[in-house]
This record gives sequence, C-alpha cells and structure tokens, in this order.
Amino acid sequence: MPVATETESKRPTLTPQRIVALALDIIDEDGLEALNMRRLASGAGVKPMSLYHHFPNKQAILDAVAEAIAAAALGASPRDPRWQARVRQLFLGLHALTEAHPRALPLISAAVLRTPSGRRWMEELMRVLLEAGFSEDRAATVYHVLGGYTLGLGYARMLADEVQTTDIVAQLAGHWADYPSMLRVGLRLAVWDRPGEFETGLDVMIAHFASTQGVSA
Amino acid sequence: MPVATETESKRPTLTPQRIVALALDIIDEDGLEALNMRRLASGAGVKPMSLYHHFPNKQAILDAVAEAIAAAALGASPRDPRWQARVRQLFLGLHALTEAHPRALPLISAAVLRTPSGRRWMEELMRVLLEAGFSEDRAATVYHVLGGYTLGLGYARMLADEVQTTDIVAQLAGHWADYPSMLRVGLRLAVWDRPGEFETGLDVMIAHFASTQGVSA
DNA sequence: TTGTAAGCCTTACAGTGTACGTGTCGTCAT
DNA sequence: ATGACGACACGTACACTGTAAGGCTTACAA
Repeated sequence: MPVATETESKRPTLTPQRIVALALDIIDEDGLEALNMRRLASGAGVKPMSLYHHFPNKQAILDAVAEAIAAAALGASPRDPRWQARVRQLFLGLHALTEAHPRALPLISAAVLRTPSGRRWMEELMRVLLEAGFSEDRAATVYHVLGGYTLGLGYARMLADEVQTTDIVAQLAGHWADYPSMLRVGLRLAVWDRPGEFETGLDVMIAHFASTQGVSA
Repeated sequence: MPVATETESKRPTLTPQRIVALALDIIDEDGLEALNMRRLASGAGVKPMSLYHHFPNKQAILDAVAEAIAAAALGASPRDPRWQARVRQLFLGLHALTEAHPRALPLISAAVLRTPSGRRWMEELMRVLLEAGFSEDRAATVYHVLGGYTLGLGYARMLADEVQTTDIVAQLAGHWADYPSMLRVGLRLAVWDRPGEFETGLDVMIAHFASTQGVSA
C-alpha cells in the first residue's frame, strides 16, 4: 500500500477531555469496576501508559469524571426568594445527577467535597441556609439529612440494579412460604424511584425544617 | 527443643466462624478494601488457599460477614401495636448496624436482600406495613424513602470518614474566600449523625406516611 | 495395615495500577 | 541547517490481587 505514508491520521489526538468522556461512557455502560487503564487506553486507541501523560494516576481521572458530571448539571440556580424553593432546587439537581449517571454514584457523592463544582454546590446550599437564619449546626443537619436521603436513594437503586432481579427471585424461590409479605410487594421493591417518590420525601423534610425554623424568607 | 514434638497446638483450628470474625475485625479497623485473602489468612495463622476449604470464594466470606452483622442486631422486635412504633424500631435497628460497623456499610445494604436475616427484617417491615393497611405500592415507597434515608446517612458519613478532614481543609485553604458559608459551617459538615439527627428525619417521614394513610393502628 | 478423607500447603496464572526508561516527533534559538 | 528540547506515545517490569489445580500430612475407619 504505497499510497498513504503518513502515520494513520485516524486518531484524533489524545486529550484529557477525550479521556474523561470515554471513561464516563465506560462507567455508564459497564459500571465503575469495569473502568481500568488498559480498557480506557484501548478505547482511545492508545497504550495504557500514554494516559499517564495527561493524568498522574487513575484517581485523577475519576476526579475529573466527577467534576465533569457535576459541572454539567449544576448550572445557575433560579433566584427564587424562598429558601425552601432554593433548597429544593439544589437537591433536585443532585438527584438528577444520580439518575443521569447511576453507576457513577460513588464519584458523585465524593464530588460534593472534592471537586470545584461540588464545592460550589455546597457553598450555595450553605449560603441559602445561613441567610435564611439557620444556625451553623442546623445547616449542617439539613445537609446531612437531605443529602443522606438523596444519595441513599441513589445507592439503594444502584444496588438493586446490580443485583439481578432474577437472582433474587431465584434465591427466594425455595422460601416463598417464609416471606409472604415480601412476596406480595414483590418486584415493586426492586423498582426504585417511581414517579414522585423522591419529591415525596424531600418536600416532607423541607417542610419539617421550615416549620421548626420560624423563618420564612 | 526436644520437649514438645506436637505441632504447635497454638493455632485454634480454623473454622468459618473464626474466619468471619476476623474478617469483620479487619473491615472495622482498616476498611473493606483492606480485606484480602492473604491478609485474612495470615491473621488466622494460615496460608491463603486454606480459606478456600471453608468458603468457595471471597464473596461467600463477605456474605457471611453481612449475615453475621445483620443477625447480631435484628433480634425480636417489641410487640408495640402501633405500626409507627414498629417501623421506627426496625429502622433504628438498621441505623444501629450502620453505626456499629460503618466501614461494612456496602455489605449491610446488600444484606437486606441477600442474607436470611436481612430478608427476615424486610419481611417484618412489609408485614407491618401491609397489616397497617398500606397498599403494596405504598409499602414499597415507605421502604425506599426510609431505607434510602437510613443507608444514605450511613454512606455519607462513611465517605466523610474516609476523606481525611485534614485533606479537605488543606484543599480549601487556598480558596477560603470562595467558600465563606462552607467555612462558617466548617467541620460540622464532616461530623455526621450528631445526637438525634437521624431520629429527626425518621420521625418526620414516618409522621408523613401516617398522615397520608388514614389508618392509625 | 491400608484406604480415605479433611485440612492445609505450594505453585502458578491472569488481571490490576503504575514506576521507569526509551524513542520519536515538532518547534525554535542559534 | 543544526542541535537542543519538550511533548507525547511506547515497552518493559513489578507488586499486588483472587483463585484454579494439585500435592502433602495427619487422623481415623476397616
């Protein structure tokens, strides 16, 4: 093949962005544990060690993925004057992230403290709460409770997704009689986040914090 | 040393129970990721492959640990007639597990569906709810919301524990000005589950489900 | 005394992240 | 033009993971 002597111009030059995008694809498709340097490299048409020219190690890639996810969804928040609405919006945003990239949830939860976008989100939440008159202690509690709830729903769903439903059914098959009530509820247990389920709990808790606060705007 | 020709009676004969107990120790002390077959074996005074005579693989050991944790804390529930009290008790029990063995949380959350004790817990919860008049759909929602909340708090705390507080402070050091509100709340963000924090949210949500239920006993 | 089996061991392998050194360019000052 | 240099990709190698396959030792049964 004497025609093209140039060296395979096919490959679009490795960049951090391409690596991150590819990593996210792999995570979304096959899960966090499926992401390894060799697969990532081969996906980019490159040998594993080449990645280390763009990131110091795997963790740095994961951090970058987390940042990319967080940045994509934490845009400008609407300037609703009521803190309840602001808080609601912030957690709906967080919840949306867990739905958009369920397999990346461990990254997302770490991102809140470790990435710039995550810290901006947290700063915004704290600012809203403090301005609304919450004490520092109380503000921390709000985050713990609402954050725990939001991420917890995500984790539980992720877990239900990984454990194949068929496995559970198979395991239970021999013990139907022992778990009659579980059986009645059945697959509903494994289908998380049916419409409005998340908002249900979120609104209840926000209303609670509002009622024990004595401040309205 | 001509005295004792018998072969080192020191070692108390490997058993599944000893392996599980040791695994739990390692997890509690150094985290799930620190548990590997070689370390587990050497802790038991034995070579790695010997473990495979008692368990088919590592996952089986993890399952057994989960079962051990769950079984230890899910004793007979008090026969309070009000479903609110029963549900509260069940989730307080689950919460207690997450506090007793924070690093084992992934095992605990999986245990709810995968181990006998976990399934008994779930069956009890479902029974109480259905008997209280909840529909199957609604019962599933109660589990999702409360379970997500309980496990979520645990995850968030575990995460805060792993990420060394000093690391975060160090990372923020250069950016104080950017995160004034976060700074005010400060370490409170990293200290999870201060007294009554968990119950706060739990009771709020139970009360909510009660009020939208129309059934009291 | 000779199976037989349980319990432990040795050896070996594939897969992981990555440290270290080499090679090949394109760019730019001389 | 040339030589230095930095950016980028590569090859090799190592430590550490789970575990498959089979061998050795001891205790007890026939």
